[in-house]
Amino acid sequence: MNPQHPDVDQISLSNVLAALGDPTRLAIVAELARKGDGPVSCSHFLMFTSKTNLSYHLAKLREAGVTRTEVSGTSRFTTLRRADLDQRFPDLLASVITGASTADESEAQTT
Amino acid sequence: MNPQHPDVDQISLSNVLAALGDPTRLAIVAELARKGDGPVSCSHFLMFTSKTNLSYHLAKLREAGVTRTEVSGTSRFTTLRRADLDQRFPDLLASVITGASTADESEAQTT
DNA sequence: GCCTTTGTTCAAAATTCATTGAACAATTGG
DNA sequence: CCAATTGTTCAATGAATTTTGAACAAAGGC
Repeated sequence: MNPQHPDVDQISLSNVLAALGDPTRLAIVAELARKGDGPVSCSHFLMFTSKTNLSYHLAKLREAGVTRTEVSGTSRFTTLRRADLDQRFPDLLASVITGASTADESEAQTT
Repeated sequence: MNPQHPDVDQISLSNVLAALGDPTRLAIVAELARKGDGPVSCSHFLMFTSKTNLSYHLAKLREAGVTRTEVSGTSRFTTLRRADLDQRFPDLLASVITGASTADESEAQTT
């Protein structure tokens, strides 16, 4: 009934980094952190993209092990898997969130 | 004569994360760290992929601001831009390197 | 002057990713 | 029960990414 999540020890670093390496998903994670790690319902993130695309990005984060999704009625609440990520990759999430909140993400692209 | 590198304040978090979010590039960065942040010549990384593909991945790391490349004769030496990255995103690189070295990157993939 | 070493560039192919709209599913309020 | 709310799935498309091989370029050694 609830979506599937990888187990803590199946979370891979490159998957996590790839998940966070997308601007939309990084914004979602930063927003989650700003909201005290959640839970936050999907619709809240409509500020970033369309409903359909959001579903896609939230799935990516979930499958990478960055977030957890719990169904409640017609809504779904997303939380950051901070403890799990901290256990596996200490300091990573904190530094990413700090970086995302501090540096304004409107710099010139190298690509 | 030397390749181009982004300036410190043009380094963007999502670009860095995307650069590190590839297994080959993550391995290169971990190897650089293992070697004391470089300088390491390109050919050393042939342990990870082909010459041509290596050129591509090293360019990605360079363009994201993760590494610096300096030409010397017929060789090119790569170093980690640790100070620059630390200034911009404190603790990020360290946690990534620790994660890459600690957790063995042979876990099951969710995708 | 060559030939080797080291690495890049280019074009093509294969793969993966992101985005969209239409249709669907589940739950809940009236 | 009906309609609205919330979000997913599917198929299609366009866009980036990754990978490859062939050809090239720039030293340096002999």
